[in-house]
Amino acid sequence: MTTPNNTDAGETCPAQQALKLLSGKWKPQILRLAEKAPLRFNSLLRQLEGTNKQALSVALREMESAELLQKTVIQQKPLHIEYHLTEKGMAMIPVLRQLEKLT
Amino acid sequence: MTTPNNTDAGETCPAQQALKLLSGKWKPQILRLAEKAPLRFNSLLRQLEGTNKQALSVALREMESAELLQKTVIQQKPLHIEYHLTEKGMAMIPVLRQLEKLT
DNA sequence: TGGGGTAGTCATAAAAATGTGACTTATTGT
DNA sequence: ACAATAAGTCACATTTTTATGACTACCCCA
Repeated sequence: MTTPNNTDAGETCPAQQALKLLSGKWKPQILRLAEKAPLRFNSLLRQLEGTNKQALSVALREMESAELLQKTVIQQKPLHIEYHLTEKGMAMIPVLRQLEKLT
Repeated sequence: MTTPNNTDAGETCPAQQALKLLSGKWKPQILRLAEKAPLRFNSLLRQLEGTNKQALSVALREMESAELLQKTVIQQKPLHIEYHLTEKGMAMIPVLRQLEKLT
């Protein structure tokens, strides 16, 4: 008996892409914070201790282009930027919750 | 108006740990294959194209110590090793499925 | 006019994840 | 006895991620 060489082989797992959207040191945390309120750059920088501009910048940019977050310039009083969850971003939340259960 | 400095700050997100269990190039695929049948090392090596012994060895070891897989020596005819899903591993499957939906 | 806030970029460095290829140990089929 | 299969390990190279610190540009307030 040699090892059976299954034929249904190596297509990449479809969950893998979605998993990438959540990969990285800060993304899950950012998502959870975004659930509660729109995010602002410097605020995040203070909230997530141990992070830095670069890390955040990268995470936010990636999450934006993954359509988890929407970036908006707020044309008001103290002109600033807000990131808020998209539909897709919100859809991620229950998945995170499920994951929490099986820690 | 300065950025509000929310106080509920930087505890790490609880989903993050579970996310780590699935992180890595091969783990999701391994999990899906494990769902169908018990796994064998050399078989995986052939099924997952693009992989290598090292990668697989690391992935399997980590998944074993994360208690997603159980390693067993099969004391039979052609003496070999099988990895099969644990309860916890099985619990991961529905999460993967959910993730797939929002790709 | 100067200091502080907001939102970044850039070059670089350090650390972690992945890949390559040679080598090992034990078992089995011929 | 010999070659092949199974399941790895080990040293090393390459790639990807993450961190550091300096710097930019704009607005706002006194």
